[in-house]
Amino acid sequence: MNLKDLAAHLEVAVSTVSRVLAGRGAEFRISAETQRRILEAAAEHGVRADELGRSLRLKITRTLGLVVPDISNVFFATLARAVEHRARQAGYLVLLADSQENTETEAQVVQSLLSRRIDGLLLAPVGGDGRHLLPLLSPATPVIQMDRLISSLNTSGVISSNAEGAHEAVRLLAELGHRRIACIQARGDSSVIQERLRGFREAMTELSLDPSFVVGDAHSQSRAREATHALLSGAEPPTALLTLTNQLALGALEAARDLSISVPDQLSIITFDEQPWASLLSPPLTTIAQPLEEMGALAVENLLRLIENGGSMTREPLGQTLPTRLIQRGSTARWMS
Amino acid sequence: MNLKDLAAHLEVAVSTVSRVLAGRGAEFRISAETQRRILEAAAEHGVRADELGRSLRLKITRTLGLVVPDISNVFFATLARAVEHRARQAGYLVLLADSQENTETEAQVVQSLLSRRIDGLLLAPVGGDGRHLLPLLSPATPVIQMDRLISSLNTSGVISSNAEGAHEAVRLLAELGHRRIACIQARGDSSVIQERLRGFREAMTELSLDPSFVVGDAHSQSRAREATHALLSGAEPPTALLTLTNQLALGALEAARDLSISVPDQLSIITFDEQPWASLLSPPLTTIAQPLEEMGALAVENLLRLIENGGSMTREPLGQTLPTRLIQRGSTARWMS
DNA sequence: GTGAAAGCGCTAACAT
DNA sequence: ATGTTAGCGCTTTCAC
Repeated sequence: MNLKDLAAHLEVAVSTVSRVLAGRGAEFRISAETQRRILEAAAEHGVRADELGRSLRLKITRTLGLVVPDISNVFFATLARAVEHRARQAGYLVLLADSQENTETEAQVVQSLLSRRIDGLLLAPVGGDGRHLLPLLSPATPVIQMDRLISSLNTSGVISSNAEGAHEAVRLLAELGHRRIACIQARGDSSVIQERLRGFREAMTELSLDPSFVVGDAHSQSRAREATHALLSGAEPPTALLTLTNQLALGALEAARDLSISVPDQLSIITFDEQPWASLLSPPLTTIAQPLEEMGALAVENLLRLIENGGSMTREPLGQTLPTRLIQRGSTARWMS
Repeated sequence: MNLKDLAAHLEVAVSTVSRVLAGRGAEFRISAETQRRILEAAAEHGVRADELGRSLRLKITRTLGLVVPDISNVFFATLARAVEHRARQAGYLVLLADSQENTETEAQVVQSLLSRRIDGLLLAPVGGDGRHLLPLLSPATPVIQMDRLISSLNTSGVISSNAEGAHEAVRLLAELGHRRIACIQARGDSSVIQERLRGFREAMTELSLDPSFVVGDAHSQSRAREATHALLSGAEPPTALLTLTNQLALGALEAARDLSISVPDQLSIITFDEQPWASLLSPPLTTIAQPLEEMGALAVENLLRLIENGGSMTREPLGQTLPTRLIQRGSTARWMS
């Protein structure tokens, strides 16, 4: 049953029903009696204005698109929860798409979402140079990037302070007395890794330590294990490690176990990415946590503002950065030289 | 730019453009030349039939609703990924809603999704008796439940073999020589917990062991820790535990650590719910894994079949059950009495 | 082979 | 204080 049927049933005009159900009865001076009849009948039959017709007419869908590289990853799942909650609070629903860490899929789902006329897009991009997305996104399309940032897309974004997080980690290790601090990195193509690496190098330089003490080249746990293994069996092994992602940390932990190197007595480890199980490992991991809740909520808020402004970016900063938080646990300890 | 604009631009009728873009040019005997012109111009301007107008006209949205209690939970996040992939394969997008383990929110989001005219609903219900959902779901609404099952909703569902999983776990422990096997449960209101409990009791009875060796009353890790603590410090402590959820397992592990009881030497532990970090704990956890990928894909397939049949359930079984898998790791060992 | 027109459900502009 | 009508973008029936 829709507004038209209800109107026929009550022998009033559809427009009257529409106005009353939109809560604008007073505004149009609909008589109290008519309002009551309409409201009652609507409640009785469970009638609500159909969003589809409404969307077509108003040219808004009250729907946001959310594209993440892997929704089964706790990081993005938590981000998605924050996004969904904040969006629903504002009366929006979320169309979810998983790009499977694949730029082609990403382009495809973005196009699907756009042809559904989403009001705005929240994108945690896979990476790359953005050439696959540029032709799809008109400058008028409201888009906010999250976590990673592709500058060529020329949209604003919400990220966390990756460089500063690395800074803080190095500072902590130095305060604990460490001098030989190594960094286990992944491939350097994403803005996230690049920023973390930059932070590491800067901090090391500031402390007059060796900023080139960086190994690793892949995202995988097994490669991190190999790289760390080589590092620790070398001539002058580090006394502390900063791993740039959680998977790398696990690889590093494995390598330490392989070589019977005790953490944190013989080796301190700090890693990016807080995970629910970080505190359950032995030793519990010291991590650099990202403010996922705030990131998601803020991204939605920025996007809604963009939508209200008709999609036009009003020369805002090209990336709002939220602070990371260092969570000190058992994998870091003072170094007695 | 839409079909109408394109038609005007090419000086043909909208209907012609619609037919060609729908790939039905041949069917309507549109001349090769006209087809070529339309296709070319469409590609050039990136024109695709707008889904909104299409949906209104065809009364289908090619959109499925997915409602889960907590998308940040790895379990549901993995399920969501499977659902999204399978749905997109079939040309559907997914509207995601998080019910926050709250029946009121659940009812609200289901209504929102329905007013968006989703073609079908995938629901991992919060629980309860379903009274909050019944008035919203007409018998014609295609719905498939996942993971948990509320029978009053009278829809079919895809779940995993919770009772059989518990059976298998008990059997393994018995084979390892355990006789005093305890079960750490949560609140018993969800079908999932009830089934697992039933499996435990049946298996214990079959083996002539004590089926009433069950403790615990809450979902939380801390309560499980307390319950296990009491259990292990008691007069006749168990030599093996079956915990019904992962959080309970973590609490149990904590309790064992508190009391310096070595796992698995002095206590074996098996738990429901495989998690990505299960193998990284020390000892690595023996788990009962649920086939999340299959569950998600199968739920989508069932839902699509329901949609094709116009929503009418053709007297199918009220619950398709997928087998769980026991993953044996280091937390279980032979008991030397 | 192609076009014109109706109608999906809604809201807003324009009548009364 | 309420009704009539146009039109959002599409597909399909009917027409030629």
